[in-house]
Amino acid sequence: MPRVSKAQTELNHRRILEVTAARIREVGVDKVSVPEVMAAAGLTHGGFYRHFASKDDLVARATGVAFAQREEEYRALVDSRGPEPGADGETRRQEAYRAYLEGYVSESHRDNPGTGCAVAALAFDAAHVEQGTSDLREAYLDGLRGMVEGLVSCVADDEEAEKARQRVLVDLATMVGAIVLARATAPDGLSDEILTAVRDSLLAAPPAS
Amino acid sequence: MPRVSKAQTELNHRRILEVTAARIREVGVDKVSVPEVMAAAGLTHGGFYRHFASKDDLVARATGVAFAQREEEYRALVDSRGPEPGADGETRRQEAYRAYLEGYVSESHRDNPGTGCAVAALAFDAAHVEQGTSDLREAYLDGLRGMVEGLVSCVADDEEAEKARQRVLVDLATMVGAIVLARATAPDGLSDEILTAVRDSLLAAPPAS
DNA sequence: TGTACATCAGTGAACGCGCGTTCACTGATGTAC
DNA sequence: TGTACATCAGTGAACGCGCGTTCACTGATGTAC
Repeated sequence: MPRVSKAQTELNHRRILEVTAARIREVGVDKVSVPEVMAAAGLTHGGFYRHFASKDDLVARATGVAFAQREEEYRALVDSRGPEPGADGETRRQEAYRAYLEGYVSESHRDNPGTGCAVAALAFDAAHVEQGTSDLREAYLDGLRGMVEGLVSCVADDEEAEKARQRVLVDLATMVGAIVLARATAPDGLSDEILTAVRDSLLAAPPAS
Repeated sequence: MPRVSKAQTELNHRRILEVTAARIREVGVDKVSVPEVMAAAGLTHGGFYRHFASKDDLVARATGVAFAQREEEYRALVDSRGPEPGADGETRRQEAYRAYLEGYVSESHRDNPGTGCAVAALAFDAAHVEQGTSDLREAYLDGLRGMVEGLVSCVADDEEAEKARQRVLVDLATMVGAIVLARATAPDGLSDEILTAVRDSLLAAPPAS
């Protein structure tokens, strides 16, 4: 059934991207193949190059999609904290920050990398890709920068911006390290132990020191 | 030149393991090939299966070698703090702990994964390997457990063991997260920024709270 | 100690496989009139 | 609105490649006497 409608074409395009965005977070870039994602999107592999210039191109764009999905979830989390209540807006943002940390360093996030944070899931692929060959690095950096900025805007802005940024970078390293280690050790008991220790430590810290 | 001496055989065996231990930390398990490591060890690929049952077998053993190398370095670091000075032994251990953190969260460690920590370098490979197929997971868990125990024995043992262990797990997550993120973002300025923020934070914390 | 010979570490060609990518082809879609 | 036709999304066979692995072969090593 060749030559589908424009609407169907765009739907297929999005499906390929979404399938890839999930799979690369689940098993890594190298273990995801073009035939696999095309089949998962209900297509054969031959038509792939009508959508993307190469596998590297697909992976870079799918990385962008993965970051966008997470950002959307994050905004929903902030909004679910209720409407901006004037002077209490600051507290609300801090609560969202703590709720985000708690959800991040969780068994659920560990066990569902396909819908999880791309910063944690794609860090090794971003590091190992040879420079110049792929745009994955660039997409990863953009996504990470956006995430840092989003978190910085949540920790109290009455302290100096520089301090807030440092706090976010340290928290982020701790969260990412916890998820990476928890995934590497699951289903051993050490995996849960790491998550519990890190969660307790992050939530015990003052919301904005 | 077939049939080399027993001594040469053992030397070749060690060389294959050491080359692999470095390469899997540098580029990841999937990007290291049997022909590549055999050539790097000065051999052709055909003789590989006289040394190892499979690539998975090699990778699992090389992981053990990588952990052993790091443990040796770590012991040397502790010893370089001078001889056990009676009542000051505790302080000495704490100093070694802090020195270890400082060396871990460094530009040098980030830029030299081949001689660096296997916990950080192999976390994704350990997570993505399918269970039952490989012993990499097991080797990784063993190595990580040994590292945790080593670090726990360095933080003050006058506090409860459970608290010390939690402290070590959180510090470890932070260190690993910092290196993983720094490698994913290098050579961008954000990479140095992450290392600096995490190093400052870890070293500012009380040596044993 | 010296000789005869079995062992087996290493060689290099070959295998089957799945990968990323290419291409001639198809036929419904979308457009021009 | 209806017809004629060019476009191009999708198909499926095919390509070259490097991978992990196998195997017949080699000949110095190590051993048995």
